[in-house]
Amino acid sequence: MSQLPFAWDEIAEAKRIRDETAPPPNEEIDPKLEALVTQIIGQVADKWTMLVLEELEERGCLRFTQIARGIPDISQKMLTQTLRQMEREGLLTRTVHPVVPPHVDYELTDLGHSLGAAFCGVWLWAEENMDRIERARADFDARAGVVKA
Amino acid sequence: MSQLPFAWDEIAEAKRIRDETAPPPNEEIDPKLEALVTQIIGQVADKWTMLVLEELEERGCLRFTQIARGIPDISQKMLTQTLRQMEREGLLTRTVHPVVPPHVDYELTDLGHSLGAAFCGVWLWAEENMDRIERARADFDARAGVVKA
DNA sequence: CAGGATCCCTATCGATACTG
DNA sequence: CAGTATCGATAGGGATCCTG
Repeated sequence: MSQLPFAWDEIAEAKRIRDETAPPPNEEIDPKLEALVTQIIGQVADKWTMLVLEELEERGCLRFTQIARGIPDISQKMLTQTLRQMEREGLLTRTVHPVVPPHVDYELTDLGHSLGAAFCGVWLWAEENMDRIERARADFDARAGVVKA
Repeated sequence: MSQLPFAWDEIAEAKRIRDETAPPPNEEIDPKLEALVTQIIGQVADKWTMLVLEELEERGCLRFTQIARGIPDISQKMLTQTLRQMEREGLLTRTVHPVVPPHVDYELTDLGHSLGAAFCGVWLWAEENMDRIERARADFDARAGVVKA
């Protein structure tokens, strides 16, 4: 067991040379654009963003506490932060009414609504395939469990 | 400046009572289902998952290092982890060829491809609205900057 | 080649307290 | 009501080294 069955280093070296001489794989996508898209999706697909989006999509124009009550597990910190970010990206408008009991309400912009529509596909996919995924997970875990046991 | 202009506590109290007596907002969505969907989307919308999905969607059946080379910024740790998770959820298959230089390749399942299709909508949305978002961000930051300055 | 194990750091998030 | 500020825990993720 103390002998190496194969010269791994030589493989690595050969691979390295091949990689250097090989032409780069066709990069059809502008990396900068891809980075932006990735970043946008990353933010947009955020757990809280999705829930806020859903809430405003279903119930229209809401105040801070109304949204908070619709998403029980969110802390005010995360809600504030999420709303700011969504406002920054133009997904919703924040309107402050200068009255003595402060009154602020939030409403989706066209952009926000369009995002909701785009996300609908993923949402439906998740709903439709939920049990398939659960089964896949159970299978995987069962196999892993057998190996460990 | 030392006097409170309004009795905030009374407002809070009135609101609290109103909330308790008000009927609960119509909860059309099964919260358990929503939690699952949220979780699935949360995992699926992960940065690396998306990139791996895209890579396999475009280039078909790939080996570990081929994927790694297609996603330059990923660490092997994250790649391994992402692949395991995707395998666990049934998005891809992992095939080990028992040869001396280890050879493992990954390929999307039907489920994986269907997810790619579902995500297409969001991807297109992000592409189409990228500049709108960038402008919105710039505007927001400009306004914020003015306030601070 | 494909990946496991380890260390370590930072970004994130929740809870709490305070304010206009 | 609608936030801001601060602190502490913790998990995500990178860098590095090691192995079959």
